Parts: sequence; structure tokens; C-alpha cells
Amino acid sequence: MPDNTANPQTAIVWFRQDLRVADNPALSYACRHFEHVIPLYIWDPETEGGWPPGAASRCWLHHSLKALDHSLRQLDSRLVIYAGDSHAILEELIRKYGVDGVFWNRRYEPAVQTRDAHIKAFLKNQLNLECRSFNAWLWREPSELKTGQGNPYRVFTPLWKRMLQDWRQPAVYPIPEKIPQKQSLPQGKPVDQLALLPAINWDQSFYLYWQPGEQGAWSQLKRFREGPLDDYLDDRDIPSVEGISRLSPHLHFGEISVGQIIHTLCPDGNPPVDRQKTGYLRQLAWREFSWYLLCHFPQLPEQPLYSKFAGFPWRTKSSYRSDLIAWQKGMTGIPIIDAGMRELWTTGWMHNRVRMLTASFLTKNLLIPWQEGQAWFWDTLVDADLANNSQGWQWVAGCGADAAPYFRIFNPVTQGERFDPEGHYVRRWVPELAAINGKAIHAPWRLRQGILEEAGSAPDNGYPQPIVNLKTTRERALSAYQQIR
DNA sequence: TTTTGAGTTGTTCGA
DNA sequence: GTCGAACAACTCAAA
Repeated sequence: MPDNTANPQTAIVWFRQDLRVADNPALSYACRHFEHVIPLYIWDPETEGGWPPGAASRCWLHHSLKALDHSLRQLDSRLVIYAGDSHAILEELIRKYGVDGVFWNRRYEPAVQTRDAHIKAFLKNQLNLECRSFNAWLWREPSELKTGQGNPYRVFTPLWKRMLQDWRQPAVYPIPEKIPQKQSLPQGKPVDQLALLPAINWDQSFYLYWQPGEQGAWSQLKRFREGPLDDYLDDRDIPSVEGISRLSPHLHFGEISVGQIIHTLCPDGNPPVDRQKTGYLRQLAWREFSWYLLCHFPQLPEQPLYSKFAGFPWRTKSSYRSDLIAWQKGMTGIPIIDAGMRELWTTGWMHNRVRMLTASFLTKNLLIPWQEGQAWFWDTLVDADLANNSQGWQWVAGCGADAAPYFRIFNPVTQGERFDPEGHYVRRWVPELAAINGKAIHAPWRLRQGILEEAGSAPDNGYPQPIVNLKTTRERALSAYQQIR
């Protein structure tokens, strides 16, 4: 027997938000250089900052871990799962299994970066292990891109122009042919023991719309590339049309990488000339921009980027509590707002146009702090992503980078008429209004009672009157913004 | 240092 | 219905 069989070089690949076997540089590296690879996942929300995955994200994670385990088994391995303190579990496994190297793909949440840096220093300096991390999350490293003055960008367009001009095609790694295994893997625990799924099966409806895992990600990309992409710029704003990629949860859990998407859409390695493709990549660049901002301004999830907003006269919790609940339940009496909030509740996702409308309604018409909306989205979205969610809410609230001018307040009726002109979207999610034809569905309070009854939509069918007057609350928001100018 | 041009996603009003 | 102007003025990025 050769010596290396008796004492094989053993590596841990620490999976985190890179739940894929293709284009996984940490996994590829370990498989190339080691004789025994332990694929590890640790459920450890405690040491990852104040943003443990919300209820919808945990459902997705459960299924994504199952899918990853399945993929690994096809490569003659499996996923080893533990729950607890990452540092302690790594250290224990390293000692028990004689591990020589630990590899992972980087996460960019500020608290996770700090934790990982400590772990890396410990593994390298105290245990003398080979320890490497890779970028498998972002198109460009945030530290690479600065303005001419050497400052971080705070405006999207200059960053995007720079990315186009200084085009980098990310490298894409193939699936390892096999994951080497020379001895038995640590036992770990079954995914079910992480108790990620809810006790009541409220997540059942999610899976009518989603297939978590790497395979589901690729079938979404295929669908998008073969159809909606050609009309992306026209259709991306129409919530009743499947005009978008629906890749956000897959990207969030790293079931597919931004590099793989770029590589699929631009196989020749050059920036696209096609307007539709460029338009889609521009949206991926918004994801980059959000992560870029979070890296350079780590307070983004908690504090307004522009500090003068700290003094914004939001309503107090006791005065807005019932309005917040109406918003969360999709019972505000404003049809497109309620449609969006119900789509979110049922599917774990909401169309981007409607996210902007519901967020504008919460922060401006209801004058409720953006952090309340951010927290609700965090809990209910399957694609909840610290950078995207925080950046998006700050943008709408007007306190973030490139924020909308304060007077830009969406009118949900006008927006509904423009982006859901036939009312298909509202009719789908607000069945109480299904009998109203055409765009009149966006303002049922304008219809006379007789017309409503004729349409089979009686006023007492449970759908509420609007909880606020859009015109007067718009004016209230404008004067609130005057106060911090 | 100063200047200049530009900035995801709008609404309302009045002609 | 459609169109242009007003909304108010600030910050950022690059020249």
C-alpha cells in the first residue's frame, strides 16, 4: 500500500452560500489537490451577525441542502451537516479527521467576513493548515473598483459604465469528475434535524412556483434565455407577464453563480451588443452595486446611508401598528399593493415593480420606517438577500445611494394602470375584485356601488376600503421630507 | 480647485 | 388623450 493511502491528504470544503457543484472554485481546488474531501455545511446563524435567515429563506435552504446532497451523491460523496458554532465544529473535525486543508467561497456580509477572517487566521497560524477562500459570489471584487478620486462609487451608472468598459468575464469551473474519498465521512446529521421547515406546512404553495437547487436554477435560466430575454426591456416591468429571470433565490443561495449566467449569455467572452442582454446584465450589476455598497458601507442594513435621514419624522410604532399589519396581510384596500403583498405571502417572492410600489406605499403613504418593511421582506422572501434588500429599501425611502428625489412618490393607481393595464395581476391575487373588468380594478372605490354589485363584487365581500387617502398622504410625505432638507 | 454634466424605475397640472 | 413643464435642489464623478 502506498503511504498516502495510510495517511491521505484530507480537505474540508465548507459550503455556505454556494450550494452548487458546478463553478465552485473551493470544491474544484480541493478535488484537484487532495485525496480525501469532506463536503461540509454548518448551520450557524448565531455567529453571522444580526440577520439570521428568515422563515421563507429557511424553507428554501432546507430543499437546497437536500438538492446539494443529491448532487454530491452522484459524485460518490455526500453532504456532511452540522449545527452550531462554525469555529468549534471546524476545529473538532480537523482534529478528529486529520484535516490538512480547509477551503470555502467567500461571503460578503460584514459580520460574516469578520468571523471568517478570524477562523482563517486561526486555521493558518494556530493549526498550520492550508486555508484558502475564493470569490464565487460577485462579478467583481468590491475593493477593485473605485472612482478616479479613489473613493467608493455611490452612484450606479458610473460603476456600471466602468464595468462595461473594463469588461471582465468571470472564470467558470466545471463540475469535478469525482469527489475523492479515501475513508468514511463524518456522520453529521440529517437535514431534517436542522428544523428549517415550519411546523405548519404554510410553505407548500412555494413549490408550485419554485424548484430550489442547482437543477432548478438551470431550468429557470434556460426558460429565460429561450423566451423572455428577447423582450426583456419591454416585459420586465409587467408583473402579470413572465418577463424576468426569476433567478434571485437561486443566486442568493449560490445554486447558480453570476459568472455562470454571464458565461451562458455571453459565451464569446465579450460584452453583449444585444440591447436586451445588456439590459439584463445591468440588473445583475445592480446586485453587484448592492453588495459593493454593503462592503464599503457596512451600516447599510441598519442606518440610512445619508445620515440626515436619521431625523426623518416617521410615525411612531403605536400609531402605525395596525397599518403595518394591513400592509403585511395585503388588506390596505389599494389593489396593486394588496396583490403584491399576497403574492409575497403565497409564493415567497414579489415582482420587482411591485416591490417598489409596496415599499413606496409603506414608507411614503403610510410613513412607516423602511426598516419595518425591510424586516418583513427579510422574513417572507425566499430570495431575501442582505445587500439587495437593504439597498432596495433605502433607495425607495430616499435615504440610499442614487435614491429617488423626495418628490418621486409612486401613485399605486397610476402605476397599476400603466404596468397592469388589463388588471390581470390584481385579479390573480385579489380574488375579491376579480369581477371588475379592465383597469378600473385599480381603484374600486371610484366605482359606484351599483356597478360593483352588478359586477358581482359586493361592497361587503371582505375587501376593505383604502386605509389611507393617496392624495393627502402624498402631501404628508412631501412635507415630512421638507423637514429634513 | 473649480466647473460641469448627470443622476433606474414619477406625479401632477394645465394647455 | 397627450404633451411639456414644474417639482427643489443636491451629490457624485470626471474633466
